[in-house]
Amino acid sequence: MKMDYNFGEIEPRWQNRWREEGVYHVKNGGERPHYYVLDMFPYPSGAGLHVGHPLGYIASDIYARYKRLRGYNVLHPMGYDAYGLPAEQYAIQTGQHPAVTTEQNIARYREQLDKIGFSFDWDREVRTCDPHYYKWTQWTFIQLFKHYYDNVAGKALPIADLEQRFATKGTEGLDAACSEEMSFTAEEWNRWDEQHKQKALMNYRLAYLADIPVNWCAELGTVLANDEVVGGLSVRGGYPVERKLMRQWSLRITAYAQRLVDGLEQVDWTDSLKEIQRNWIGRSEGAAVWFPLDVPTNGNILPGAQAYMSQFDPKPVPSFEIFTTRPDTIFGVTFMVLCPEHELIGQITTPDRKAEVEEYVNWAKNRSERERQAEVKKVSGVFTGAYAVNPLTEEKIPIYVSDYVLAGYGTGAIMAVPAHDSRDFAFARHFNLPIRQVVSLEKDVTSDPATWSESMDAKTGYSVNSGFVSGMKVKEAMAAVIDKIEEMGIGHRTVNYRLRDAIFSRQRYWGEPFPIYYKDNTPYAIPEECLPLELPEVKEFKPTATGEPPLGHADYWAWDEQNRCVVSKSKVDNVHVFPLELSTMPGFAGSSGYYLRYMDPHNGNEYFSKGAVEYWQNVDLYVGGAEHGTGHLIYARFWNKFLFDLGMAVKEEPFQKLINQGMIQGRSNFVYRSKSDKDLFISKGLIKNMDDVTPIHVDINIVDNDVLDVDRFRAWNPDFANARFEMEDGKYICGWEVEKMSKSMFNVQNPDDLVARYGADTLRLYEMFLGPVEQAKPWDTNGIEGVHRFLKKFWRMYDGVCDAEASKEDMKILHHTIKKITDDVERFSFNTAVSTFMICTNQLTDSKCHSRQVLEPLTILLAPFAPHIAEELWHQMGHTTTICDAQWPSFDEHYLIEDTVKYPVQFNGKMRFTIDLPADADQTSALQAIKGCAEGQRWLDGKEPKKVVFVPKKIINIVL
RNA sequence: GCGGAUAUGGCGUAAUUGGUAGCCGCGCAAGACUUAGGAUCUUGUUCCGAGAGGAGUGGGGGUUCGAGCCCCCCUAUCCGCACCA
Repeated sequence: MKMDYNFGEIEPRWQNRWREEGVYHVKNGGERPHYYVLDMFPYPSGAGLHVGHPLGYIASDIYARYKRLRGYNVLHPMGYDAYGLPAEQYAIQTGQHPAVTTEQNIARYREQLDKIGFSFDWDREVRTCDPHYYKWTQWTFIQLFKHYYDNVAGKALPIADLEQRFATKGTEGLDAACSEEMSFTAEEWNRWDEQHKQKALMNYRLAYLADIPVNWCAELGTVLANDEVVGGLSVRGGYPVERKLMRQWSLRITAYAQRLVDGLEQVDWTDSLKEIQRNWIGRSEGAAVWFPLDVPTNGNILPGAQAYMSQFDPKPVPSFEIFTTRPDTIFGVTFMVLCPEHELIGQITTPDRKAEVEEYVNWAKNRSERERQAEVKKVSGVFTGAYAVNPLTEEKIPIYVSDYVLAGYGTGAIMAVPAHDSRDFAFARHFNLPIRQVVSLEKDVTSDPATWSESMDAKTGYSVNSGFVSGMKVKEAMAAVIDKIEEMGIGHRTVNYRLRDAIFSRQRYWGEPFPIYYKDNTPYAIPEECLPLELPEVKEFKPTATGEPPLGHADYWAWDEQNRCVVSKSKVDNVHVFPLELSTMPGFAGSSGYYLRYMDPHNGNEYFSKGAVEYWQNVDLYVGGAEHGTGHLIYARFWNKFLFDLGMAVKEEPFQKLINQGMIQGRSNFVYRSKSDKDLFISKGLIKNMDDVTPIHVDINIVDNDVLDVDRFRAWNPDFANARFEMEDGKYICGWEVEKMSKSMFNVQNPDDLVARYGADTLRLYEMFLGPVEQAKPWDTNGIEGVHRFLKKFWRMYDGVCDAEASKEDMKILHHTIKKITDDVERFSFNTAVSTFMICTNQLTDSKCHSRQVLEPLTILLAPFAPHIAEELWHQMGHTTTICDAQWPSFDEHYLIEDTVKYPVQFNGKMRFTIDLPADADQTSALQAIKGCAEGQRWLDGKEPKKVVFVPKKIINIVL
């Protein structure tokens, strides 16, 4: 009789041995096919891991181990996203250096991770705050700074090329991503001084410095990216955020908008996540149209628009550009709206309206983001007194200002079609402006818009009252109107994106320093050979008295251009020594390219070698939370596309397949204290009226299967020392609710406790058993006993291992299990895989002696899921090499064929069957099989089938 | 408002992808072995009904010999975006 399943002894023993023997170290290259399994690396917070964190890691570990058993060379690394706000906030409060707390937290994370038995190659660990790592973050930033996006080439090109182009041709023929359209000749360019040239180049750089409206969070003392702000509040901390114009570094991610949309076609992600990204990028097709102003010039009213516009280039005419996705509705325009920030407002407002307009613009500009968003439904605006001319109808239409038109999208000006846009409709109703129907669901059928309760926004139906497009379908009308506009030279087809450039400066300490210094207020990159530019020490982590970012406190923070090194700030003379940039990079900087660094993590000369990236290509499987859908996952794709343009990355998309593990919520337990007697606690089932009791959160660690450990409860909190209980059946039953997992609700489940109690293998299996990996679910420890019992049962099965040949029954069970587990793992259905193991052991344990022929393959199947127990049993069966080097068993179809016909159904003289057949069965052999089976059941009764409808793997519809 | 997803026993879930709904586990009930058990094992457990039997996958319709699965319309919950023209 062998020992009991002693996981407490087995697991550390194997973990040590795996580490000592370097079992999980991966080499680049070799004969075996490659596979890259990646987890989103964690931010090491002070709270340590809770059971939600390892969920994705366990899933990816299972897949990585599976792929390895399948003969792949698997890259499965782990590291830390170590820069971030919490460590810095903690530093401001305590003075503790963020590097120190980060180091401690990492040590704690590592300890917790190690206990779970992952197959990470820790030799490849990266940390974003490590100078050897952020050197390459800074390097990439410099490349972004030194490149521009050429729309003709469809890729990033060196800014030096652009300089050369400007010197020879000026901006002629240039189509590049930029902040604003520029137009100058070669002569002009060559006349300009250095500063002027630099200013022009800045307009095109992929990393650029500009005054832009940013999300300023006063409480955090920093700006935030759009994805870091939700509903006018910061994601971290929930502090109010305001719009503010600031000089900031940005990444011109908008240049890649179309490629970011297109790339989604090539990747294997869930539709919902692709949709989230598409929405975030917000591509919309439409038209840009110039509307001439109807203003007195030299005492005359402008002539009719059509005649006027056809004679001239649109720009010299007093006119303004709008963007619309509904060019077909241009005949329904009854007013125009400008955003309050529009530059034209000052020029066009008539003297009698001036005061009112100014008042409105001021009011609108000073509103906070939050106020504006909260009052979206409120209509506000003001008439400028000016008119525009509809270029197609030559009608005179009033121009309004309203904050429902946003400065940051399109051109900040719209043509309002109240009949077919709900916002224009609300505005028109509020100001009593005319509404004209130009689209109808049925041809030539119209109704009076005055009777409408809402606008007709759908892009379906037919154009009406619309001149030359009347009677056309909406889609046709759109094309026809754009054609006409282009022909008239007053507009063109265009595409707009909701995506904004990514603001890249943070007024914080704990982040990557920009490798940038300022000469004459113009930024220059420090030479690449001088990287990394290390984060300096500071006396304080707060902003300086003058409002500079924390790096303003650093003494040793100036750039000596000649000696190419960092020197004391006191030496700044703006001749040879210049001030360095004071802000740092945001969290997504370090996490945007880390997957590439894992391929070649110790390379001191380059980001990663060509050989390494050509070997690994890109991430085959990426596992992580969907909350990164509009942040990290967009930035990383952009980063990778840029490196692809530089010829460094070899695949345009970084993450081929992506699995979003669901969020684990907490399952809180409650005790119910009587309102009349503060020491009396009533078991849940005995409560007559919930109003008589106060529910109190109770630590889930002193509750088991909703049964309270009353002694530990009394000891838990001095307030409850004298607690008395009204029990049911001798137990105190707690209530429960699903809430966020948090310390304050006492519902945090620490994986260490579970490992100590049940072992890592049980924890791994149970986390998978809980439900589909992708699904959000509350953590519930009830039920962990079930999988633990399974492992004990599995262990016991090896008591009777023998060399005899397995029975046919056992072989059938084995091969069914191999097939099912293989299928389940391939489709990431780990919960059903665990069930399959349980079914298998339930069926096998009936026999007294288990053949090695069955147990060996079974052990290998279990190895990815429960590596410690599998390894132990593997060695007990006499193997001397690690089970990681075993070969995944394949199944024999011979054992899988069902020899019974299922579900015969009779109707109208036909008989329908379903039968399981081998995959390669053809119609003849299938017919043979079905006849054989059916005869046994006497369903065919000796008759020949007249017609058989054959479906591979099944036969249906046999006509007698 | 727009977009996406989900809905199955007391609970977590499963269903060979259109073929006997409820696998596996928890919980519960009964029993066995035990000085004892929060150990182990056996049996039962969708609901109603004593039973025969009937009902049943959020609700309503449809396609089909056959629907948890496909189509249409509701309802509820969760998530993402939100005055994006």
